[in-house]
Amino acid sequence: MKRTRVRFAPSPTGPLHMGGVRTALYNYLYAKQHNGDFILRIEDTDSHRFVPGAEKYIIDSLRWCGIGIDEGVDEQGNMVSVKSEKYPHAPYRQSERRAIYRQYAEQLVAAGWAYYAFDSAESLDKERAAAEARGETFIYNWSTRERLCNSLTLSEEECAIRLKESTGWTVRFKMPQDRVVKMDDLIRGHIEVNSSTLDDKVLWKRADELPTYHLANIVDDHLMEITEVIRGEEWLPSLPLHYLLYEAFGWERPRFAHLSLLLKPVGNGKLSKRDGDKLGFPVFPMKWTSPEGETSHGYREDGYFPEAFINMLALLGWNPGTEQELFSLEELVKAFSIEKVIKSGAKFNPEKAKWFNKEYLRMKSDEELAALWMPELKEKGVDASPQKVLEIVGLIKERATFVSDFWNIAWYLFEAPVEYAPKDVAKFWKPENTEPALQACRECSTGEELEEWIRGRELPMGKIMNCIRLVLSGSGSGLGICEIIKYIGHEEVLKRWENALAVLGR
RNA sequence: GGUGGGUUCGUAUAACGGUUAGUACUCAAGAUUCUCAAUCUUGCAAUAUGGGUUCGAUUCCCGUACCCACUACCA
Repeated sequence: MKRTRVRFAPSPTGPLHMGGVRTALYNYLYAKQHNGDFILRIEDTDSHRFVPGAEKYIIDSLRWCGIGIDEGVDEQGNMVSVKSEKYPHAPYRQSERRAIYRQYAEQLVAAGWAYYAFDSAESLDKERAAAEARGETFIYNWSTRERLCNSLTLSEEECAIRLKESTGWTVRFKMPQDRVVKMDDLIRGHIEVNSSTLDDKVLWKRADELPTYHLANIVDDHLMEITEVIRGEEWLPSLPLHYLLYEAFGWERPRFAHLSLLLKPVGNGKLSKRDGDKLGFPVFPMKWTSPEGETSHGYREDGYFPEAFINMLALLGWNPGTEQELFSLEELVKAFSIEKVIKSGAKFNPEKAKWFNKEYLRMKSDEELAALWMPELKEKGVDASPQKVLEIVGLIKERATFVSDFWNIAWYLFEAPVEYAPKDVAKFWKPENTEPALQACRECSTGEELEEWIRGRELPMGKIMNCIRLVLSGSGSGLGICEIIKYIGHEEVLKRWENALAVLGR
């Protein structure tokens, strides 16, 4: 039995989007479930779209999510460039592997599976325009290659000259005519495509003398002994080409699984950065600042716990068939199964993401949450004992979705209100409430006594309590009076009454 | 246009060819508490469509519609 090895192979063209994180996660879960390796490979064969910082962002994001990388990245979080016992497949950045690919391209030409093409960009543009004028689409394959400029139509001598002297050449795959390619996908089942509809894909680019994705991908997956390729649905149309490439090389191919896309919450189409900005939710795991200085929100900075983010993502397009929704990463590893991944695209629901965070927040210990909240309290200049903060956290955590909600929920336990919500003032600031409320607060030092006092006099509990709440918190809604008094103390209660009376009058 | 993929409540999803089509989020109502939140209960709400196959179809087959991807010397 071969050791399971899967890879996540992003292109460093920008920040990793949450759909990419999901692909990485599914790869990771699959690997761990089969006691295999999860490999990170950077596919940077497009020198024009390279974005500085993107690679580091990808690695940091996976780390934040808890997705451990077995191969490709060292302990310091750098891509490994040098072969060693631990990293026998290094380097893991395709730009550093450029020397490897050329021979494979030539091997295919020699075997008749590929050919050199010399057509200029301009002449191909012309072909496209001409086809369009006829209402057709230009396709470079069996139907046109015999009248175009390539090693199939030119004499050997001429080819030799062009290969040496011309401004450049590409290698194209010679897509067979009328062959039914039979494929299997772990998620989608059996798929067949007739090769006549496919084109002679460029395998070697003249522009930057690098292989295209198709060649580099197949070569690396083979060299790195990848057993399962789990990738986005956008690759499904190139699966026949990839099958044929494995056949051309005579290599055993890995098994494939194509994941559906993440769709935008409203309307049609796939989730994009714009949707996040428009609807106010992050589409990236962490905050990203582009080289131009433009920033985008991240789940991390927006207060999401990585466990919640991962859990939410895992269930977007997969479910265990049970009613369990909350999973730790370890539980996900156990429960995951690639066959149960949903075929159709999943619309992302920001509300559900928040719900997951809320669930994880309440599972956290008070100690952990207090520690997370402390920096904000310090920044606000709050002077509170750690013990008090701890108790308050325990009191309010069930009301919050994020740690950043804490302050809004409990600020009046730390400082007195200076203004009072007009709506609630109109409702509760009436002499028949304020007089007994004030008297009660003067006579009782705890919430429990207060309750007794009101009850003993058969006064309307709701009205009096809300009146007191208005004085203590500035509004008619919030924590229980008993709790508030417990944390601020009797003296502070009386101080807040003084202020209320001064501001609102009697 | 061509090729491929997809289609169950608003969203995510469940349902050996036989269920009253289940669950979660959202929303609404009620209960509860001094308010709010939380909690509990209840409710709203779906098999895209037309044909087959079958005793019986959400499930299998074909057509249609709609959605998505791909159709670059991008990945």
